Amino acid sequence: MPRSVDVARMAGVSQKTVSRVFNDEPYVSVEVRRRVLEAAEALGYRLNNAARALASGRTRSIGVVTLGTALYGPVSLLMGIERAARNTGYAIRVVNTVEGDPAGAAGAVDSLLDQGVDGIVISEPIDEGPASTRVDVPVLVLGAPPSFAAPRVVTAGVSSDLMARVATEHLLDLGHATVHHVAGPQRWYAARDRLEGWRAALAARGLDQPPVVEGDWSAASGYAAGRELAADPVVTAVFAANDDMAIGVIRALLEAGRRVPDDVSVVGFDDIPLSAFVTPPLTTVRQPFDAVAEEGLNLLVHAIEKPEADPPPAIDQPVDLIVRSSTAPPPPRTTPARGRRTPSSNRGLSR
Amino acid sequence: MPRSVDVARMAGVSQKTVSRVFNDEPYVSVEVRRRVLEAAEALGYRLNNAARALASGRTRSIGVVTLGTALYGPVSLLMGIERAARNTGYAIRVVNTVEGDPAGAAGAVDSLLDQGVDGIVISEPIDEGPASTRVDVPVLVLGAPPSFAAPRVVTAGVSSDLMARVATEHLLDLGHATVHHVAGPQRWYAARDRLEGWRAALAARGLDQPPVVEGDWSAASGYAAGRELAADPVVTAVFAANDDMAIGVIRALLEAGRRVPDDVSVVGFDDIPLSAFVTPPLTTVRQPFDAVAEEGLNLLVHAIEKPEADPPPAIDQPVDLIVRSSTAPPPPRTTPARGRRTPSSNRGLSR
DNA sequence: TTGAAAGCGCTAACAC
DNA sequence: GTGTTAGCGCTTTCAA
Repeated sequence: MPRSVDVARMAGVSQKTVSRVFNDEPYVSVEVRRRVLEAAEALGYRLNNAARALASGRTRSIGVVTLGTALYGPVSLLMGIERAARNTGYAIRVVNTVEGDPAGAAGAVDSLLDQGVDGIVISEPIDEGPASTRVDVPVLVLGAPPSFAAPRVVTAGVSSDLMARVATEHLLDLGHATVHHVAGPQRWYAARDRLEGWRAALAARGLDQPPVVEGDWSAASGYAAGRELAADPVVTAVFAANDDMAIGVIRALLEAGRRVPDDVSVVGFDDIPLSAFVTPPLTTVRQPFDAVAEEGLNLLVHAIEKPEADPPPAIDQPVDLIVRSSTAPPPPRTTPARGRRTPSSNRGLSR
Repeated sequence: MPRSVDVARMAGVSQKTVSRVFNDEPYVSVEVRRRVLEAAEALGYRLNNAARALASGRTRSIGVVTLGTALYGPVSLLMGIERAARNTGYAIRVVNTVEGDPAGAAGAVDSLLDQGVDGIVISEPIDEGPASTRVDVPVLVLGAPPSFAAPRVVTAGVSSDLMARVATEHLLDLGHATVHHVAGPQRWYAARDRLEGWRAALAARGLDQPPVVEGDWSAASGYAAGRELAADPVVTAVFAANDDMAIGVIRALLEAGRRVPDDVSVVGFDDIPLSAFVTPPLTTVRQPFDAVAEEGLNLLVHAIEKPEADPPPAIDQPVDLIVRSSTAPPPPRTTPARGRRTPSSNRGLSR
């Protein structure tokens, strides 16, 4: 493998000048730059990153801790982060955490730190209690409160709770007496936020909070929840914490002979590409994953490169309720269940 | 940041001994090892990877070129690779290629080479003509013919064509006169293989090959294809190259008043987690993504670490047709279209 | 079993 | 604009 001295020799310049050219530093004449580039090309030279990292103390790479799943949300964020990182010249190193892994996210962060990264992204974190490892690089937490022991922690993400509230209100506005919720696993902040938003929407209208069914984001868990819900004639509207579970719920409802949306309305969350094509097409809330990933990554890069400066202002990401055909007014016969509005402050499943 | 000399000083040994301990090298007494580990712990020492890479010439990392999409197949492979890599002690660096990107996969490979990786995985490659960059590390190509200019190329992947054939035969066995195919983008090897398998199944029974509709893997493209197909009363069986497109096809069929599976049967490919919960539950072919990723990665690591040795034998991954409710015998009235078996060798859309 | 010396290929700081 | 001199923190080689 050719080294920069080889290029320097061939171009008739010093090694440092080669370094200058490859780092886009100023003070290199056009002519010299051309000669260097030519020599490098001829030799098939590439900058050695390990040496560069060792000398500069920076790796120009960002570690991402993600879930080892193919779930649409986390995956979309990961892809968005990769794209944004590429635009800023950072490389991406990925480590998965498996749920239930003894080491957990801390183990993943640790292995990233071992590899050497300039910053860390924790995507869709779950609550694991206090973080154990000391982290000495900036951290971006996507979709969770900034509770991390690091020199610099930034967050990005939409307010899931607000979006959940919009979804619930859509159902309420349609005339449903109440809305049932199929929640995500409550160790996830995202799941908690959605539950909170749902609860808030209900509370704002003085409505009682029906029991919550908790799933694990999978369609299978939604299906299981749907079977429970289908058995209860009071249920006319369901808000599921993601589209997969919503689809599972619908399937269970259909199998139980409850029509969607005629008998029961269902709203999902995420707007996965499939949601427009399932039967019935799903009313859902669109998450701006790409925008969130990009904003977050820019924040992180800012924290890495300008540690002293103030972070850029947060951008308000758009909240979109996509109304399709899985929601409708409640069936007329459901009246017995109506009007039950006990102004209570039931706080069972609280964060 | 503490360095290995600091640990050495504190433990009262030489720096080299610290290095020995952290590399699990032999010839370190138990007592010394303990002292070193203790000192390291106390100091919060971590091995500096850049220095290690520079000195050893190996990065212990593997680069993965993947699509920037949330498509289930590619994502599952990526996750599987990450897991397998972690088990072998390699770190993962990810670079996306966006379809239509001018640089293409070559650009991605290039940036990986710049970063410095010991091996490269190309997941679900598309045909871009001859590869431009010279690659000097082993390459694993997942799901494509090994046509790459690298010192060592290994491949893994199931025979999509065989699986496509099984899917098509399932439909034929049900009594359908022929099977239509909604293909994936033909630049993808995976898409070509499936088309080939479908064609082979048809040819084996002396059947004519109906026109192919090409999609882009998305449910939306499946929907578009489905509208075309729905307009043709001859169509009673459709094999889509992935589940997303199959779901789009079903939606279009349903909207056109064609029942599934009563009027038209549809088979998908991949067995995405949702496919069991859409309506009707999808008959599909299960791809063993995890097994493929793991086998491939082991092959790659072998090629990295034992360049001279023979590669381990290929493992036959299981092919599973998952029969659910989107397939059934053809409706009785379709008879006019039956019995059309012109033994021809139509080779329109051939590779 | 352990240690000493010599780089790995680059960037940083400064001189010219 | 360009070159010189030191390291960055490890692994390698060889010696003890």
